[in-house]
Amino acid sequence: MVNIDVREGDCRDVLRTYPDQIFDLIVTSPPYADRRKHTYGGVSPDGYVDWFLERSEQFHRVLKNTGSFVLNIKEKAENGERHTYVLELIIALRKQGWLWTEEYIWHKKNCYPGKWPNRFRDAWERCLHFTKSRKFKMNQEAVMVPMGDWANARLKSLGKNDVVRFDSQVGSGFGKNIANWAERSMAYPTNVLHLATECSNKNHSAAFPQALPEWFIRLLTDEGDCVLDPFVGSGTTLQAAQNLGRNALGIDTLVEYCEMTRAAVNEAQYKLLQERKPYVVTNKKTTGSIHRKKHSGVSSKTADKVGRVKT
Amino acid sequence: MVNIDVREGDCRDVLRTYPDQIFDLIVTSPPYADRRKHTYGGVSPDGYVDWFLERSEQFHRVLKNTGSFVLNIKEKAENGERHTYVLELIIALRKQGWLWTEEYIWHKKNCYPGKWPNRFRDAWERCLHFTKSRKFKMNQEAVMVPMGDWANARLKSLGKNDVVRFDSQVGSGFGKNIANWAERSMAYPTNVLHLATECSNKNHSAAFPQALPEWFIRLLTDEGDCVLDPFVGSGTTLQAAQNLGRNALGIDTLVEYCEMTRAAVNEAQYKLLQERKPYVVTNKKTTGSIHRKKHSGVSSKTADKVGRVKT
DNA sequence: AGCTCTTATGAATCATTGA
DNA sequence: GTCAATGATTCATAAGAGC
Repeated sequence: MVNIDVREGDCRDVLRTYPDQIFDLIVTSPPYADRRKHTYGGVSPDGYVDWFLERSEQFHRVLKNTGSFVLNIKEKAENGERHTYVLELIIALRKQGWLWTEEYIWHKKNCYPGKWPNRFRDAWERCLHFTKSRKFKMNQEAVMVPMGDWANARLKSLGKNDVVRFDSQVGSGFGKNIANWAERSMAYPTNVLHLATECSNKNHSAAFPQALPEWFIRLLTDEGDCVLDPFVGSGTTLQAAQNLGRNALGIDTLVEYCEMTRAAVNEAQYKLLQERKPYVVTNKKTTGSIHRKKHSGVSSKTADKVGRVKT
Repeated sequence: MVNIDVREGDCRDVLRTYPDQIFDLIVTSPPYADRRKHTYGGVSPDGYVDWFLERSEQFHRVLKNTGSFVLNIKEKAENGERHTYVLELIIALRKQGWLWTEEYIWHKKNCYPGKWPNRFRDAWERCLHFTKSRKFKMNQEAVMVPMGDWANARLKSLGKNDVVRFDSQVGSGFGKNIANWAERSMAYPTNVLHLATECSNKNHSAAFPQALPEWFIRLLTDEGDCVLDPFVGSGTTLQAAQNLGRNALGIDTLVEYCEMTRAAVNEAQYKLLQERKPYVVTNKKTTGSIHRKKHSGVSSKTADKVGRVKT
């Protein structure tokens, strides 16, 4: 039984009520500085680092020593220049005790349009990977790409345009490479993720595609583990956790977002019941519902803390 | 006639002999910290920022106010963690007077193979774009790429029948229409560049594909402009500049690299002569050597400095 | 079921206007 | 002067409609 909980409030305060080292993964996309002013308070770029450190201190405490903290963020451009608060944040987080293990790039295939005299469209965001120790949980096999489909997946993930562009920019034959890929069966990915933003008909701004938290959850947790999103927003992370059979806690200051997240989580549960299927997601798995997965001894302890909505 | 010059020495010292504001673009891939220890001096990550600032101070001086400085760099991973010296360098360069205009991502489509327990293969590098002012030279049209639904857009705008009719007629207006379509079928790129690394048989450690400097040279200079690569290495930047009809100066501390670069540049010249073509590249232009550029009195001085290998 | 075509929609930036 | 609100610009994607 997977527990999904959503709590309202500032994650700094809410997390204080939680014990040490109970989460296996924190993956979140915080409100960017001066963005979403109408919904969130709007943290100024100047005070952003200090604002964040107060919260990441709690993140560090509640995260297991083998856990990971994945931070999706991108600095804004203003008055012709990029802000440096994200760079300063990385340096500050290291001083707080985090290890800056890796920086993944989320390549946004469909980025926002626009034209400016001094820059092109911004098509990427940072996914900063922090850990507490050099030995942490990482299931690289969980995100391997089947090779038979890899050529297709890669063509698909890059999009037709990129292939055309690639062909036009460099004369080399693309088909030759495809033949090479077909030989092997499975391949590890790189630290560049090609995902499109979700621009479906949602009534909120969730440009965070579910595939993104999904990827990190698969990579950095096992089934039955506990995932935290301290800025849960519309709940994309929690839905991903639920789909993958992980327990999850989401926190947000806004009531609307909390309710939206609860609704999305419940709807997913409802769908599962209605379909009477054992559990089907994008990467489907015919056997075994999440109920039958081992949770070792952790679940009993965390169930009290994390358990609210149950699936 | 384009002038390509290669000088041996530390760019900090060599550039001191050059006047102010003569280059339109500086694009380079410096020796990474602690890398290539056997070839370069081997700058430690700790001292990297200071080491770099001494040189970038000269870059700032010799760069025109409308010019750009593109820095291709990537921090190494060591002992399970990414170094922060590149982040610190960005912050330090801003303090030195540079504007951090943009960070482009070079997505290396075929990155170095390997497997590690705590990270995947590194498939991207930073291309940091610095400028001296908010108004700088940028030719966005020079790097436009085929649009997403290139074929569809074309057919959609005119209809399939019209295309067939045009094809059969081969009328005089055909080219004009093509031009119209081309305009509509081209889009501005994003700040993510998809380029494959060159696996050619060069015995140079940095696999810097020529398409990378080419892209920035096209974007940030006109023909006949002056390009500088203060860490020229095997000379990829200079070859790109030569191909595009830009004057260029390359500097390197190592004699071998300087000679390698000179050889590559001369070979390109030889090929052109052999083919008996007047000098054909994507964007051609016959006039404008660096000697005839107005340097407001300094030209006579710089001509001696820059002109060496001539094509 | 498969196509094609249409349409809405984004963690965007910059220039301009108005207070 | 500064600062906030509005407009202009622009394109990849997926959902929806139509066949």
